[in-house]
Amino acid sequence: MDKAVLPTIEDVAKRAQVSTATVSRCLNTPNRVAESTRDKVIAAVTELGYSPNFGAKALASKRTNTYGAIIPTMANAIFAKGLQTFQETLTEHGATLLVSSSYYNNAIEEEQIRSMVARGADGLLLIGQSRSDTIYQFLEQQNIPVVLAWSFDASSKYNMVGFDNRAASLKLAQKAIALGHRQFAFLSGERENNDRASERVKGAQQALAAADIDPNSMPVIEAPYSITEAGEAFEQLMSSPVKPSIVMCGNDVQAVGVLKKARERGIDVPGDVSITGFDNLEIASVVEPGITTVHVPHRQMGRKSAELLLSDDAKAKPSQTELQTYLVERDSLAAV
Amino acid sequence: MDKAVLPTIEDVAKRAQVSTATVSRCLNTPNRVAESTRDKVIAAVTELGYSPNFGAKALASKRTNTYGAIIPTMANAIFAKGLQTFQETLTEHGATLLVSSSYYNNAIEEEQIRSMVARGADGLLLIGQSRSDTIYQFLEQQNIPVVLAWSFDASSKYNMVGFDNRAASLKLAQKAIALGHRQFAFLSGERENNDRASERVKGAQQALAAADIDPNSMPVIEAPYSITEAGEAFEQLMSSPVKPSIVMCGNDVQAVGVLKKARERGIDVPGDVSITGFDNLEIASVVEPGITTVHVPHRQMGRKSAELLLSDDAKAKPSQTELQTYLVERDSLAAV
DNA sequence: TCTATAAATGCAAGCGCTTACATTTCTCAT
DNA sequence: ATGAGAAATGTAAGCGCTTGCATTTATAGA
Repeated sequence: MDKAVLPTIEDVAKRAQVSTATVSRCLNTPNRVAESTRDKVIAAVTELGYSPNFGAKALASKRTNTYGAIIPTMANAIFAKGLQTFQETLTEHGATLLVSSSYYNNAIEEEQIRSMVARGADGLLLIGQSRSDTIYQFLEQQNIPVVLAWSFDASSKYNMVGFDNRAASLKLAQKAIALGHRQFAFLSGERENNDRASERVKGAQQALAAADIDPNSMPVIEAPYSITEAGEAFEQLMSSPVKPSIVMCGNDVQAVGVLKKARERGIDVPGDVSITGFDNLEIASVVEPGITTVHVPHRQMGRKSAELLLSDDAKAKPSQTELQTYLVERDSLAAV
Repeated sequence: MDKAVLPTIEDVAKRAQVSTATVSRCLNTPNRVAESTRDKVIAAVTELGYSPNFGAKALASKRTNTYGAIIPTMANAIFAKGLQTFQETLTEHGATLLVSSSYYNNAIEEEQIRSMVARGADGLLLIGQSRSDTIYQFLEQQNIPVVLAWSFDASSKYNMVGFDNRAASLKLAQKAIALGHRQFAFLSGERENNDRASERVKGAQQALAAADIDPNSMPVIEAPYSITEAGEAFEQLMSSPVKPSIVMCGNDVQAVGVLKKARERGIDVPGDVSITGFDNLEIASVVEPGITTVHVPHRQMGRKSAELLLSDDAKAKPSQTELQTYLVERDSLAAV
């Protein structure tokens, strides 16, 4: 059994006794059509259950009304939530979302970008800003509007909707310093090709420097954003001769992993060691003690990004929107 | 500045000194083309940076190589993870993923289904099986392959890749009964149009009945899958004259919400009340005490669903794949 | 060398829609 | 009533690709 043959615009035209052009206008620019005609056409459309053929429409109009999002992984709640809002906003405007994930891998991301462009995406949502020049060139040459999210750089030549990872991390570190911490350790996500991760480390280093603490006294260790692997990294950190009084983590998932491992090892948090997270995921609020973290406006980023892409401004002059973060103080960070 | 004019198949044909037909074959069915010609064509393709126009291809071939997934929400880790694997599998096979979410709302889902079909999706991933006849008819009439996931029904006339929600819940309840629990309460997700949720409740009821406990002695209260709202529902449950010794929750998020509220209210878990979850999300493993729950093979479901959709079997005779769940015993469930 | 057959390639007709341009039909001030 | 201009509608030329069929070229058995 073959795919049923669907009614075409011509069928509708015949039934409504108008030309296909009128049907098309009726569907796309209704106000350019007389009301009486419009009614006839609408009636024919409903009776026939007509719905325009996507390929034909894309071919003829050179637009797909489809937008792509390439994120590191949907398995991380922060991207999932942002994506959710992004999609909601697209849907509100009648557009559709194409998704794929890059696993924090630039080469894969590049491939996905090309594939989405080939698939006719009218615009792209990308995470962060570190990627090769060639792919940026490609994007420019194809003239595909792009918005970079989750990072912020006022001097970027691209659309950005994000926040200052470094400043947020700096604020968090300052808070810890104010509480008397001097011996820091940083459990970061992998920093290669991940500007968010590296900025967060830099923020902490900057805070230390500003407080006359040698930034190099803070060991930085990298681990994937996973509970188990963060736990292992934590053990490594704690086995060093000079133990940190605080472990700052690249995100909440890592912080929770650290907390869990600490509990297993009988290390009291925050009594023996303080922990901080990043992102303010739900998970940070339900563990005991709650994780002190930075709230990141994921949903806002998703929405704003979509709006930007949908507006025509995206193609015109790029705009940079900085969103605000704030500290969420819970009990995993305490005075030393 | 306009979208740069891209090379077409004709440009490639000219450059390679062959016909467009040959170029097309070279790209789609390379083994039907002599190797020497193939080389020329490939060379031309690379030199020109050619990539076939999506709309034209879709129009001419009546296939988009694009699959749609409509899930309740990406903000719930269980769907996000399944979706992630689903997408991975599609990508491995060169296909692309279209995503949208229905917020557990049938009317919205219907709209999304229609929209995806209109967008030329070659197949659809849908969650659960409760939806209107009209939309099923629509799907059949359009002859779009569909796989229903997260539920299982061996007698379904559609492709299914899922697990037996009822049986899993039943097993969990039996475990509790064996531990001496007699006074149950069930905090369910909203059951309307959600077969997974209702099956889970039924499983528990069935276990009670089998143990000669009146199923009606178990209050069932519904709440959204959110930590806060689950907490509120829990208070309501605990304010009843006859207090439950165990609260079974529709999923882990609710279980965690309950746990959190219990902690706030000084109710000991599992001392004063036991709690169970469902899904085995990470969140269930990091709280204290860990939540006893049911492991659900989300990733497997995502992968199997994609494979099924990509195979030609999906259109032929529908197949039902039942995946296994298992109990994950932690400390939130204890003897009464 | 000559045919019969298979393999490789080319030709050209669509696929279903949009849109520039041409034509017809209204509107309304005169 | 009339004509100019605006509004509504129609005509038809693509958009870039696939694919059935026709044609050419290669292969190999006699």
